[in-house]
Amino acid sequence: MARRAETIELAVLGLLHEGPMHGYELRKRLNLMLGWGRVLSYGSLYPTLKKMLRASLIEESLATKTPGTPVSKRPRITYQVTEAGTREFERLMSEVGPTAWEDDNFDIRFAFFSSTDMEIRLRVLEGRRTRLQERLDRVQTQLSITQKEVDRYAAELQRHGVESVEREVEWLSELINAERNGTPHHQSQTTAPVAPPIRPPATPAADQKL
Amino acid sequence: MARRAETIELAVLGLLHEGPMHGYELRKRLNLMLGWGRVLSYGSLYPTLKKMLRASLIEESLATKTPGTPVSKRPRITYQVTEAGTREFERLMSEVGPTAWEDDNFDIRFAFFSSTDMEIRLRVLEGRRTRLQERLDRVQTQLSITQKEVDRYAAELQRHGVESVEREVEWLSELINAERNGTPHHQSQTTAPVAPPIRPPATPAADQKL
DNA sequence: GTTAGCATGTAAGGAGTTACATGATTTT
DNA sequence: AAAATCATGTAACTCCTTACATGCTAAC
Repeated sequence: MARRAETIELAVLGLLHEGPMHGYELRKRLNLMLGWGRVLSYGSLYPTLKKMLRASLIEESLATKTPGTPVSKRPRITYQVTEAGTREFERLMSEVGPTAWEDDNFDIRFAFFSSTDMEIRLRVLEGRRTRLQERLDRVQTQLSITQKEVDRYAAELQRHGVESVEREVEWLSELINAERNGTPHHQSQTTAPVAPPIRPPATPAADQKL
Repeated sequence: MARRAETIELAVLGLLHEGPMHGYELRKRLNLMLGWGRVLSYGSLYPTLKKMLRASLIEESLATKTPGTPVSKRPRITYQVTEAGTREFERLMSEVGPTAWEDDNFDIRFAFFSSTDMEIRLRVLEGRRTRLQERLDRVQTQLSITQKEVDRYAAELQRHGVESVEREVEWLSELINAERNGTPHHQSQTTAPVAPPIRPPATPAADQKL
């Protein structure tokens, strides 16, 4: 993954706006946030924090948590954003352009959407949607020109991929509508509420659902 | 992305089983196959091919395409699998275990499922499903213990993530069923056929669809 | 004749994971 | 008291992307 360093910085700044945190916790929150695929390693997070310290985007304060003990040899370090960090966060969040709607970047930006204007939100959402549609088009045209005997499984993989992206486009469309109407999203479910985390142990009949 | 080198090798071996190809074409096919996210760069593909040549997994043959011209200075190189390559491919494809059902690896393995026994296919599909369910569980439990005031957008992102993974679990379940019944998959559509690639230009009303 | 796409490569560099190393605190 | 988990780091290494460099071939 190319430009993730920037993404991590943005995420750290965003999370620290919720209050001071130390590295370990930061990592957990981060992994919960975008941890659907890879998880962030310490070897990646701590150097980033150091870098951000040097850039004065964040400050550290050694927490003397337990008042009895005389300050441990290995102190917990709590980080907080500086003013410069806040400004940088705002700058990054109001960026519109490819960096905002690429796969990784989009997720993190979306998670902190509350910190931006609707105008920006709409532009990012629409940018993302356009990007996905371009992907769909590219695949569809390439499939139509190639058209050689397709393997069953390869074809099924394609189909599933297209379906997933199409669904994400629909999701974005809903969000865009919600933004325009000022509607808080997903109060009205279109699909049946996905209440109990479906778990077919070995004999799943989960297909008739829809 | 950590172990992609192996993945590329597997993909190359698989694709070359469909017939000889040169690097450029290989790259195009590869990007169409797993190109939903990142695209594979030449700087990654050609060194891999060289490496595979050295390992005798593939062979090159300089195509003297146009019989008139005396062999161009820059010849097209066509690659084909060797016997060793075929064996390696079969070995890799019959691997069951984490490497088989991690995000990247799974896709490529699935695409070449025709080259394996049903037994292996089932094990890989089930392994993948279990992996995804673990992810769901982890997130769900972590959400239940954290339970602090969640931001609207962060929550929506979570919800969407969970929904996507749940849907992939359902997809896998269908495939597993199909394997067990010997049914060719997705002849019977459960959702309406996704015929025209929905494209809401600026005023999308694509929500009422379902 | 010139733009666009086909085709093959290499070198430098960045980004991040793995593995290692250490120690504190909480739970069982 | 052991095991798990919290907590902080570093160094080496791998993988891959970016950018560059070259040249052919088809279309406009």
